Amino acid sequence: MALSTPPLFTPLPGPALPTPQRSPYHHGDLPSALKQAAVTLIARHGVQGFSLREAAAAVGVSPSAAYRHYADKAALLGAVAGDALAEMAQRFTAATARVRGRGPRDARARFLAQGRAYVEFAAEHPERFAVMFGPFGAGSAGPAACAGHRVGGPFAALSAVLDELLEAGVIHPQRRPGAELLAWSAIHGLAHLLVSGTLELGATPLARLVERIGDDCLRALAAPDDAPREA
Amino acid sequence: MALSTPPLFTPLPGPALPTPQRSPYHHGDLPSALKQAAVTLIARHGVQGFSLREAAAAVGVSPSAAYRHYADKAALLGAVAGDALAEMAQRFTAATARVRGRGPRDARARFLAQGRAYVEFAAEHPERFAVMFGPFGAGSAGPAACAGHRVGGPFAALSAVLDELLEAGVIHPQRRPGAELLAWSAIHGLAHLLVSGTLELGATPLARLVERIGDDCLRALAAPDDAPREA
DNA sequence: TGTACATCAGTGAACGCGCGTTCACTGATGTAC
DNA sequence: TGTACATCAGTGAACGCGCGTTCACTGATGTAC
Repeated sequence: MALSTPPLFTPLPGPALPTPQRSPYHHGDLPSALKQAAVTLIARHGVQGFSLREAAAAVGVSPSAAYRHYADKAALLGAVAGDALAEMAQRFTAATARVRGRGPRDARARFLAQGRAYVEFAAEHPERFAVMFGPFGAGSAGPAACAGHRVGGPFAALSAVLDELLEAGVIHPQRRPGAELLAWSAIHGLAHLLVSGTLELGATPLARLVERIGDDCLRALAAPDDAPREA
Repeated sequence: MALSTPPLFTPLPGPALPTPQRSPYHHGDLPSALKQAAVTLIARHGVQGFSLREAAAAVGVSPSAAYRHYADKAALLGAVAGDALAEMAQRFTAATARVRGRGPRDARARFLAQGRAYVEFAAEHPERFAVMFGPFGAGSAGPAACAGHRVGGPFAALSAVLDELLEAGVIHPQRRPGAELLAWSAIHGLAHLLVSGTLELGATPLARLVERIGDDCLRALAAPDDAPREA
């Protein structure tokens, strides 16, 4: 009886890379295939170690083919950043839409859902999150830097929910102006501390942390400026 | 009369680079000269574009000389990250020490001073801040990741001030556990949004933003868990 | 339905480059006697 | 005070490599007649 012992382990394959299949001369959708490969490779080697050539190879295409669709490497990374921002915005909208009703509890729930969406996106796609805020992200767009976040982006959605909270009486009128700053900073800080590996959640579920921080923000925004601050 | 018009502008020199002076065979302190050059170069081209060779050249030394002091490129960047963390910690201590007294106002002032120190470090040294939280920073140290921040680091100092605030009655006992999370997230988020170019302060002075966010945090921590949250 | 042709999306070889790292070496330094 | 020698901190040439980008090209596609 011929024995062939199957391997007990197959080596870790890592996240699936679009398998290099060169079947058709014309690739179906090379631009997005390249973006997808970029995300996978960045997850693997960091933005540092990302190369256009490797992305092309992963897709099964010659390096120069990429230049048919992107002016250069930076343009590809910019597209990755743009996609990430768009998906984040979409998740924001979806999270908000899922909660109906106009009471204070609903407004609060929508606010927390947004926070969860933000941090969960970061946790699920740390590499895309990093690119978003890296040198090829929104910040590189010059003076109109945060435009991508503002117009129709996460920032706009946050503003809308804060308005609701104001209407619902959850936050105090005096504290509404600039309330975005606190909420965005707190949630973004949590996300970035996690993504950068600086902060580690032990057993605590991520959603719990977000809720805690979100609640804290609302508590801060509920009190008028002169409210007694000392317990 | 011979006219020689002096240039109206001298081109922006950028931050001073340690001038390559090869005078002595033995460099005074090559390790820190390399770190310094690294910081300057990273400020110029980003961590992405940083190379050991260029740092060596900036210091006026052959590329291989660096290997006498650092195992490899990553080790040098790790040293840069470590230095940044150390300086941040030192600034924290200094900021805290500057405020004397044990009343609630003093504790609050110390808390805000720490926040200012954090964000100001980020604003003054965005490249070092980025390296600190980048792939060569604290987060890369594995499971004991945030140890650098905890033991004797900024995190420890923050905890101490929160204890003071508790004692002084500024924050509510119920809300003390885990209060670091809110404060660190909020301040770190502000710092990172600024450094990444996502958020832009208009005319608002940086210190004003920090104070606002710090105050918000304290407001949130002042109320007991069941405090009325709706204004 | 069939052919000519413009357009599009790839190929693959080549370019010059700067990189991280190694190696055998040499100049400077300081210590023992 | 002077010399021998171990140690330290540099040099500089070389390695192999993968990178971004270009170029002249060719195969596939679709449209006009």
